[in-house]
Amino acid sequence: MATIEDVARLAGLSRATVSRVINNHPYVTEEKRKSVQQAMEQLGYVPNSIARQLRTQTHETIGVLIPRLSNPFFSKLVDAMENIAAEVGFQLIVCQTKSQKERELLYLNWLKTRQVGGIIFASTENEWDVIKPYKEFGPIMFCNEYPPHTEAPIVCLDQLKGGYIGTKHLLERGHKKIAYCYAGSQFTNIRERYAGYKKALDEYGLPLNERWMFKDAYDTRDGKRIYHALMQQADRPTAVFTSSDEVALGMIAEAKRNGTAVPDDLAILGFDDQPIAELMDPAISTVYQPVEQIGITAIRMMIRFLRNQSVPVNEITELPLHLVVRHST
Amino acid sequence: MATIEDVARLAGLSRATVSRVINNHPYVTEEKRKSVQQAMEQLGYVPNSIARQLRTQTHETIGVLIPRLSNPFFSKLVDAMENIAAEVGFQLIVCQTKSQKERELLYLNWLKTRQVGGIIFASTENEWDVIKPYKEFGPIMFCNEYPPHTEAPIVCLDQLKGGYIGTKHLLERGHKKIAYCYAGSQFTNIRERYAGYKKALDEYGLPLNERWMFKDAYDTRDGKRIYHALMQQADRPTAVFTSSDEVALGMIAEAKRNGTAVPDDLAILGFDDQPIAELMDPAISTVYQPVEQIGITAIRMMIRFLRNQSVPVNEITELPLHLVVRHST
DNA sequence: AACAATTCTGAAATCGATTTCAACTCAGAT
DNA sequence: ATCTGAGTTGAAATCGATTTCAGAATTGTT
Repeated sequence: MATIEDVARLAGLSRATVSRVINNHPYVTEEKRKSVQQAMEQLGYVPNSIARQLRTQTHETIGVLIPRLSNPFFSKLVDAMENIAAEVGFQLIVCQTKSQKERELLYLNWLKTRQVGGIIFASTENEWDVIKPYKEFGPIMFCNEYPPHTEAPIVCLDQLKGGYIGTKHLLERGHKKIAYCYAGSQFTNIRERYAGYKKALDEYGLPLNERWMFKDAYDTRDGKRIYHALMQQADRPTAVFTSSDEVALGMIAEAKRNGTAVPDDLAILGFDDQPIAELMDPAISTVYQPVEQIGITAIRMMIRFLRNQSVPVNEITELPLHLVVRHST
Repeated sequence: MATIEDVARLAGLSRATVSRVINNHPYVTEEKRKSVQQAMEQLGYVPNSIARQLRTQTHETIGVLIPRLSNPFFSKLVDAMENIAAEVGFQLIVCQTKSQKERELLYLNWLKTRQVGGIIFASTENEWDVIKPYKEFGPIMFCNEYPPHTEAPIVCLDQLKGGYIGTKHLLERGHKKIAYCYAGSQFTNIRERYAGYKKALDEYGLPLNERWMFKDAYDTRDGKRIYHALMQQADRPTAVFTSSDEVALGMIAEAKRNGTAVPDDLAILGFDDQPIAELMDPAISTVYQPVEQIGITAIRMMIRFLRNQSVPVNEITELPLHLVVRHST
């Protein structure tokens, strides 16, 4: 593997001059520039990015913290981020936290060891106070979820509105008993979505029923589980506001299998608007989330921080959601 | 950010001794070891992995080349790989090639720049001759797909068997006109699957009909497209061997929407056995692929190469597939 | 022709670790 | 008392780049 030293020797020049050519510095005569380029070509030389990173104290790797990659919401998010990162030569490192606090901290520590230059939390279980001390080791930002009192850049979705329009839609269809599913995460803007749900109920003068709240709703299996938990109740809801299209999917499949008509016996509202939502029978009504958009916005911001070695400002960027009405409600 | 120098100074010792403590070398008195550990603790010192990588010429980052992360097959694969990598402190870098040759080469170049220590191809468009020259810059291996004449470790699935058992199942159900979908990739073991399909037809003395071959079958949209292409034909197939559960999904959704009964009018076989396959109505018959298994096997092998700085041996590890019969066939 | 300003170049320092090598200490053997 | 060898330590070299600084070459100005 050729080094800058080899190139310098072959071109009969110093390492400094070769470095200047590589980095397009001025003050190199055309003649020597050519000669260096030829030597690089001849040796198949490519600068060693490790050495460069050490010397310049810069970074081109970004850690993205997500619960699991096989969750379509997050794989879509990372997909969008990677496209942008690749355009400018940055690398994305997958960090699956499994929604565990300790694993989040493990990956956060990679900032200290310089294994990543910056970190984007796409989900989080830790409180801000725990994360905050790591700020001095590199840019940290949040995309999608964030703990309360966060002092870091945030790119997120208007979950309050999401909860509100989803619930309102069900109310307008005449439902008065609306169950609500949520993922287990204690913080995050999911609480905002819940606030939107409450707000809509309030407007219709309806009370909140604790027995219709279902937690740990992540995937299709949870959907099935919740379907049964729900049907067992004496005072059954007539509609469910699920936490994701996967949950809605599992629920619908199980409902059909058990002879529960959707939406007549039970209306089911998804969340995300994944391709599959449109393909189900009945097609799933859902709340569209611009996943790619938040991913792109967040990664662009992070790249700007790393490029300029600038300190992140604590601004919050909120993108809108909208309702997609199909046939499951 | 504290460096080894700071620790040495605080402990009143040399950098060498501190390094010995960090790396658990023998020949350090217990007294000094304690004193170094205390200094590290006090300064919150963590070794800089960039500096370490430069000096030791080792790597702990692995690039995984996939077409797209939002394809569930690949997100599941990377998911499994990341779990293992994280256990031993290795980092996984997502490289989405979009099935483009140039992008594969772009990422392959990261071996030269030392942005990754090794590369796992989970899909590939380039011929082996094009990839081969990069072998000298770090371990390269294949997981799932591989070009012909590959001289590198391969972990894959018995696609020949997959094609065979899938087709045979349809034949046994009495189908004589079986369409076949495949992804566009020109090489890869997908050709093996096709060979299995042909083998089964051969055994039943049935000819191959070129008009029933559909390429570029990747996702649900392709499934819809192919459904229509297929129904337009005068001499229509009665069964389809799709290239993935997503394709089968799109096809089934479109069939139902157009009044085609599945499986009575058209039997549809998936591939992968994703969670969704079981949830569809009708539930999708499919060929189960042990995705996690090949991911785990491949990443373990790669970590071994990087740890021992050993040259990969060109062995091929083939894992079995099996049929899952549900209601779409 | 003398001087200043600009352009160009390389030696050496630097980033933060690991590793080599020489030297030094201290038992135990002769 | 001397020698040997194992244990222990630090100075200096090293990995492969970038950057500083000083000096040389060239150009422009009076």
